[in-house]
Amino acid sequence: MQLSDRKRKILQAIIHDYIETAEPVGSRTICKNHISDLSPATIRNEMADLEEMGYLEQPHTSAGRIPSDLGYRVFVDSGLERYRLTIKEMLQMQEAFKHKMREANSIMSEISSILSQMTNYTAVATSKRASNIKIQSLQVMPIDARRILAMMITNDGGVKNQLIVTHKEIDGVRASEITAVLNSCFAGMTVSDITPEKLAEAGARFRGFAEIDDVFEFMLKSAAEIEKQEIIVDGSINMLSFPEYSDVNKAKRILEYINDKKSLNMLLQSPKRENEIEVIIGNENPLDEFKDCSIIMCSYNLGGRSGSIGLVGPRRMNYSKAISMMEYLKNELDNIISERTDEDE
Amino acid sequence: MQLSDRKRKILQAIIHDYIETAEPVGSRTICKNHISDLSPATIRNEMADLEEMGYLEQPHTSAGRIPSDLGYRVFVDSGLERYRLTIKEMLQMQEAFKHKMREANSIMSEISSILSQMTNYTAVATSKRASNIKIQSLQVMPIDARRILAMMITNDGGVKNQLIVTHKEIDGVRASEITAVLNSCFAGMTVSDITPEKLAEAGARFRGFAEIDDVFEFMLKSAAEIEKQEIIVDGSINMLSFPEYSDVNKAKRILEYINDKKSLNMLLQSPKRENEIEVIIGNENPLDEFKDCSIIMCSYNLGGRSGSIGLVGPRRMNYSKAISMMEYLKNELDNIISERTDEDE
DNA sequence: TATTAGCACTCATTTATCTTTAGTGCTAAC
DNA sequence: GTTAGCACTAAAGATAAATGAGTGCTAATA
Repeated sequence: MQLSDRKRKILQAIIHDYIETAEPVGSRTICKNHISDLSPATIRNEMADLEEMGYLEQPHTSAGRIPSDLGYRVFVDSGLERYRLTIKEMLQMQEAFKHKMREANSIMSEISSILSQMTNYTAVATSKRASNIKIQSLQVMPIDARRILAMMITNDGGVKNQLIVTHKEIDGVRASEITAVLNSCFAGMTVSDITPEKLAEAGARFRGFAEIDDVFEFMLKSAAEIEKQEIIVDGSINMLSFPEYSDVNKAKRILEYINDKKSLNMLLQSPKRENEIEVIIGNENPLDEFKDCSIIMCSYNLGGRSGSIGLVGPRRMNYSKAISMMEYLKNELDNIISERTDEDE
Repeated sequence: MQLSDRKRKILQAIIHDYIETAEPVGSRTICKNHISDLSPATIRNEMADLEEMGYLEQPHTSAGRIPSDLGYRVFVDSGLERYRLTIKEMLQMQEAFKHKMREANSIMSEISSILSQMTNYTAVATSKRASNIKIQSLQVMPIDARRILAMMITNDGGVKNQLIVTHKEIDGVRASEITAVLNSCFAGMTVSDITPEKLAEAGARFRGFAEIDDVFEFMLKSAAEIEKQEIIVDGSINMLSFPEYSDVNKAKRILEYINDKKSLNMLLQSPKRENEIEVIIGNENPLDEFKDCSIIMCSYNLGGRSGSIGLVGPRRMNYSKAISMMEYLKNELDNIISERTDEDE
């Protein structure tokens, strides 16, 4: 059976109401609120068809209908009318980009915060640095009589640092010497090339500098941190405002998964089309734990960092609004990127 | 009326059971589980006394008793028997201190994570740097043709950094020049002395360096960040496992407050005795929102940072365990501090 | 005099039953 | 093809009765 125009309209009406109320929608409600030129009986007939076609579900006889995953799917795919952002909303979003020079990671966490605040859903983001990051320079610098600061600067402009306590004083001259040797050994190396073996090899060149092991430990730790995926979660408490999670145990479970790096990673890792907004509905989800949720997600690539950002909400998400917001932010992001590239040329 | 030994025993029994079950405790239960040489009737009489004295409350006639704030208070103050940590627990805690060189802030967040995992309560911590932090040195360093890295190093070994896009290439020599001027202007200054006025004043000395304003902006931002109080929250979802918060709305409210920097700040700011463990029970709390909670807290002072760390749980918290854990961590922390100081001497 | 058995009483919780309500599907008329 | 009408269904709500965990008090007991 084909989806007639009328059927589509009814489906839309049901989805619209269900998104707002979280209650099954009955034929009379649709007649009153959306399609007053048809009688409830007619609408009922159409609804029965829609159910048979798999777009609707009925929690029990004598309840109204709720959309199925498939129902949401056609709703989303067949051009849902766009939510138009208010001026205020746009301004608010631009706020996140005010300090454009900021580190990519802090831009992403600001975006997440704004997205979650404005949609009332949960924003999640992964962020990983490019894999071929190199060591731009290493530095050792005296802070006071017994402490030196070790720094590792990467060619994406990242800085890692650590205080090291020394046994005897190391003055500026000595520190410069050590710095020079460090750079001659390691500058230009890929971060992933920093291994205990390589470090041990170079160790001999630092005779007389007792704390070199601490420096090496710092380098290893930093290298590991740089390669690690970071994860941002914002607004997870918003989940508690949906009647879907009025049961505390269910709420606890979903919050645990949302705050769990591993599952979040899996959730966000499937961008089929690079750089396009993707909508994942209910059971389309790779993780069972999120089968009651929908996700609007998109991959990004910004200042040496890449990853995905997503909005997680109940299945009856306000797709129109969530997608529009995501789209707007994505455009803003793209602007930054092209600006940055322009300046580079 | 005096608290006889028997009354104290009964009070303890009630608190013990109530901490476990969260249900009002009746006379028969106490007789069976704790004091089998007295009849329920006798225990009932004592309970009536204890209620009159303000140590117990009765949710309604025909319910057992629950401890009042005052009840918990005498329980906590009159030497509750200490929970003895298992070897495993001790090892787990020491894990947090493995990398002793770490930055104070990351030690605190590791401690928070371990505390919340082991107690199943919520760990919160504030962390503020000493107020008289000075600029040790400033640096500007070329990263590639169009980007320089600005760094600000403070005398507590902290590093702030930011990438700045430039219009024309700035080579190493030029960068060193700028660095030298920056240091002659600002090295040794207190962070709080960095004001727009001071910066504007110095601006003239950087003619020919178009991006000085970006550097100044970075300095202002960094100075502000350094002076800002940081807040760590870990395990707030644990709150959802207590029957006290089986109502989602109540749960949401407390989670919102727990994740709100302002209220957390107030919550943790009242250490009457520096460096001692303090127990705040229910309504003793400065904030109404937390009147159903108890807090075990303690101030700390580590590597140029100071603040408080606390454990938040329901009023019927396992005080014995929570206090012991906190005490253990506090000792470990003190060890680090003294080690560090030793090395300095 | 302190303890305890016994008992009437209270009130939240559970269970059972009935009622209401919001919805359906089907049939027959328009 | 549309709709009015009606019997039917199942959840949700209301009411009432039964249950049970606990109390306080009194009078008997050690």
